[in-house]
Amino acid sequence: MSENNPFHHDYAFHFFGENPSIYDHQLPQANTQNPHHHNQDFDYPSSYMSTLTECLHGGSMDHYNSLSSAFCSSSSEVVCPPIDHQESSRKNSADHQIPLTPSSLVSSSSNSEGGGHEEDSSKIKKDLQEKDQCEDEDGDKSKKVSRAKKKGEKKQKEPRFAFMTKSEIDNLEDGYRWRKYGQKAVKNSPFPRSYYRCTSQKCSVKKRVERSYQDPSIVITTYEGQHNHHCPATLRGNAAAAALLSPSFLSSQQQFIHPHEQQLFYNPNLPINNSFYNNYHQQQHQQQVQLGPDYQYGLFQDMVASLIHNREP
DNA sequence: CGGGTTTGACCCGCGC
DNA sequence: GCGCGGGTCAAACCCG
Repeated sequence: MSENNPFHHDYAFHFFGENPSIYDHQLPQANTQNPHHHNQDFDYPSSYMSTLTECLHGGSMDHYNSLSSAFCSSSSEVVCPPIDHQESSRKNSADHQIPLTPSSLVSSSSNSEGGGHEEDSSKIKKDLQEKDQCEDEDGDKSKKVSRAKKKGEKKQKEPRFAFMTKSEIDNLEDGYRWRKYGQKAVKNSPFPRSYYRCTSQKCSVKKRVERSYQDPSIVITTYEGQHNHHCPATLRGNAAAAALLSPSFLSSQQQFIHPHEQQLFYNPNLPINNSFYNNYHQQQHQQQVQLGPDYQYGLFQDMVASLIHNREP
């Protein structure tokens, strides 16, 4: 089985297993947005969410890079998994042939250096569209939008990274405020994909949320872009370090991931291949049996430690 | 009334 | 060029 397992390398991780030691801070309040959220008092993995929030927060690519290096410290290059026939969509067809270097693991574009000056392509398009609508009013109204595009102007992709979460909740709270702007049916899946944009002005971060059709308990969340503002639900500071050094500090913040949710990290550049993830789950189970319950925790510790180590002062 | 969601239509890129 | 599928828009609707 292991020889068939495309997850031979660690480019996906369980952030959280069942080890309770990482949930050692109590939080009084759970998700307030989602009515389906569990009602009980849970411990929350604040350290994870701080790290995630830190990585989501813009200002520099360091967070992405550090996360990337944290996840890839053991292998400099990763072999891509075979593509499921059903999933042989054209999407990302170019991406999944790229060797997965640490930088490619979390970033699908090298041209968005996180300078913050780069405008979202959709915004550009919208601006152009508005211009067009002003300039030539003749347009037939059947065509709602006439998205002009400059010649040779390539659509620039924001850096992306994604998480798989074992959760009943679709839209996992991450501390930012999101506005849903679309929903689409996903091919070969009974579950739709939802599109969200950060509600903060000037922030072009988007996220997609969908559920795995083969394992409906898994939610796949893909973030695109970097926030250019602070997380409205967290205090600022060196949260990643504080997460390890001062759990009590972080316990005062709202943190949002259900402790029983298992987090995977996967490369959003790859097509979602469910047999591939199923194999990974099986492998994880085997490893847990062999290595014991601390195994997943160890991965998480390594990740956070690496994050702190790689962090710019 | 403001902000968020829903949903059908449209745009766009890509493979054939 | 055509068709498919993903991504986005925006009017209508909902809700506090």
